[in-house]
Amino acid sequence: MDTTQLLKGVLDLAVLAVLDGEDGYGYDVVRRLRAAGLEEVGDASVYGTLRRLYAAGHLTSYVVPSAEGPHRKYYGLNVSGRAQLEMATKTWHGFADTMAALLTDPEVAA
Amino acid sequence: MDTTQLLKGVLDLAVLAVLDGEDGYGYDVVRRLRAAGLEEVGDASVYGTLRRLYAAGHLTSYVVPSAEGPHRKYYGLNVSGRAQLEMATKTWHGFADTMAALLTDPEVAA
DNA sequence: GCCGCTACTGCGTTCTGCGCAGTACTGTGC
DNA sequence: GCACAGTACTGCGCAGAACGCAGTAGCGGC
Repeated sequence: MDTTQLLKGVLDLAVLAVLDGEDGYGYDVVRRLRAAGLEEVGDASVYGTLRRLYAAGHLTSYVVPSAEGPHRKYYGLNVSGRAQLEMATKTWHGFADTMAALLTDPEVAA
Repeated sequence: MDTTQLLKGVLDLAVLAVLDGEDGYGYDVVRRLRAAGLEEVGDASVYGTLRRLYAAGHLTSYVVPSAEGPHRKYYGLNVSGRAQLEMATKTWHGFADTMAALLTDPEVAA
């Protein structure tokens, strides 16, 4: 089954959640997301999301050289990012609850 | 808050859920979805989804004249539609569970 | 006759995830 | 010393889906 469309709008939240508590670089975030169950997420999507969140002012960024390959561009949540994470989490829960209600009891809408 | 992106891929499921048990026409499906909590859903999105699901062979369709306005194009689930509903429901639950785990315990991915 | 509600269609826009190609650095095996 | 695999990021164009808006059309009330 294709979860591509389900990810829309949620990848932001997933990336913010993964970066909460511990900074990470793109390649690493991809691995963390896949390990968490989002196995079909494309790397380009994650890099794009990181850049978008950074452009929106939710992330800080700093480059760290690596001994095992090219430099790594680390990202971390700032105040705005943490606020965004909290807000998006609430929105998600509200949305998920609505969907759960709709699926278990469609008569609410009849 | 903008739930537009969250709806992606889920509107199919929501529409199928609403039509499960009782047939409905577009304008009515919009009202039912809004009543269920998806208040920001656009009418064009619902009509588009109905057409898409119909084109995919998941819905039956029949026109009923109305005394209070133009004719109504009713849609109902067929066998394929019910199968689709079941499958999409499972996919959704799996996805929602993954997200819930990620949000409550990001360390699963650390 | 016009307005407002019901009901559906079609078109163009926007957002965002994806695939793929390209760049570049490191370590391994031949 | 060179091809190759793994790591790490960028850029480009595409596709799917929700949306806004305009248009069409039937109905009833003032």
